[in-house]
Amino acid sequence: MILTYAEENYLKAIFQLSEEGKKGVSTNDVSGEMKTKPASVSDMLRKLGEKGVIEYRKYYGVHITEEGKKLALQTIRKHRLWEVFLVEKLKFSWDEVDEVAHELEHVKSRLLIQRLDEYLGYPKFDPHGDPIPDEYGDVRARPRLPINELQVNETGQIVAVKDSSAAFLRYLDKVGAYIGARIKILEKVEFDGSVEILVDNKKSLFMSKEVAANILVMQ
Amino acid sequence: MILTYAEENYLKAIFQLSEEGKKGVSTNDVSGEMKTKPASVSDMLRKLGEKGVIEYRKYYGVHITEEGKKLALQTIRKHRLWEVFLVEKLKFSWDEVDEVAHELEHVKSRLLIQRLDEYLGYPKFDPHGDPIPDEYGDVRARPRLPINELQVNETGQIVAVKDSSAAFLRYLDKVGAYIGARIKILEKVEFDGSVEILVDNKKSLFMSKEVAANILVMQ
DNA sequence: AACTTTTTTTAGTTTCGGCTAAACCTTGTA
DNA sequence: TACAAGGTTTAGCCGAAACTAAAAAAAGTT
Repeated sequence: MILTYAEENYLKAIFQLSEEGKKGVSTNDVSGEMKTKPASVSDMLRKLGEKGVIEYRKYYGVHITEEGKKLALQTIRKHRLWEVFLVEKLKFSWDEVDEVAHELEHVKSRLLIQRLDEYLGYPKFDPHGDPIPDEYGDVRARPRLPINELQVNETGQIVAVKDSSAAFLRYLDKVGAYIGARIKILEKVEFDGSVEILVDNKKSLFMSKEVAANILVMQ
Repeated sequence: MILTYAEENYLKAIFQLSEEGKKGVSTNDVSGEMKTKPASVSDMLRKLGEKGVIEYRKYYGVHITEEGKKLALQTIRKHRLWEVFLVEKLKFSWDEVDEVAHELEHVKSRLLIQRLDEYLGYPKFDPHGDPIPDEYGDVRARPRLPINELQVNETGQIVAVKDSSAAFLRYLDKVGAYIGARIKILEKVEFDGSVEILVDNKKSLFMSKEVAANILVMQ
């Protein structure tokens, strides 16, 4: 199945939304994600339905099909490989990569992606800690949980963030948290859920529950 | 001036055609280069004219303006930097890069190109030996001439090819000629203009005038 | 159950970049 | 100079992907 540039973007958004909630995805959900009007989304859903990459029941949202999942994962794979390239080779920072990777992910060349993967040393995770699907769409996710679910004295390694908005990433950079940092919970404030953590055994850092819930660690 | 993807392609083609002949470029010329119908070209020329990147006089072809030249050179710069990346880092061969670079060249990010340039070590020439314009569109071309204009016993270094079709590049690869190879003219056949050359002081190679005229050397 | 609000779809436009068919210039030749 | 041939433009159409406005369906509320 060959998708246009726009269709590819919609499908990726639908896939990601359906991963979040494990439920059907509504027209409005997609509209919000894609920053297009609901009317435009309806049209696109009809088209994607006709192409068989989603199941579309009018007024009841969509479910992605197996074929659609495969295709979306291909796009995600490309996106994340380019992110690794931008950060590791071209010295982009976390918060600069998404926009550029979003354009690069649509370049159509199987060979290009194979060679890029090889060149980068077959990375398994992107700079935000998200797993990179293999050529066949298989993903090996690591078990991860948000910092606010750790107990005092528990340790972990930061592997991903939920909210990867540029603003949040810049904040993390500023306070010295980064993917790969080893942390330990020093204290949890019952009242508001805020936590104090130790980063890399040297720097202590205080964060609100909201921030803590956005940072995922692997133990 | 912001150009669409298609406009960028047309402008680049017009620039390259006008470099070849040093004359005005006709609608049919562009049509041939872009593989679109002349009617579509007329339309596009009108639009590019309105945007001020070319001077368009109906029925008399186009001349590129200074602004247009700048923009076209930006695109060419991106294309050639990506070609270097594909060949040097991802181990693509000459004849595979053009199509992929053609897609990559449209990715819009000033930072990306700056960083790529830096990462590649500020290359001055692409894998076909064509010069890479700098950020401001300045090109330092080297004086070069086709092999068939060399005399017997003259030497040179292959720096570029005129016809960079995949077929021709594969042919060169096969016979062992490559960008950077040092050559010496062993013999010229008056009758048909064919030549025999020595490659890298070890391999003798016989080529027709047509082939010789397509290979450019620097002395 | 009826009505209001929200969500979603349909219908009709717009812009972009292609196309064909037909009209229109320019040019070369008799 | 007249006219044929070839190159170029215009007019009109199409598909993609966005939009707005209005209609329709679903969900929530009294």
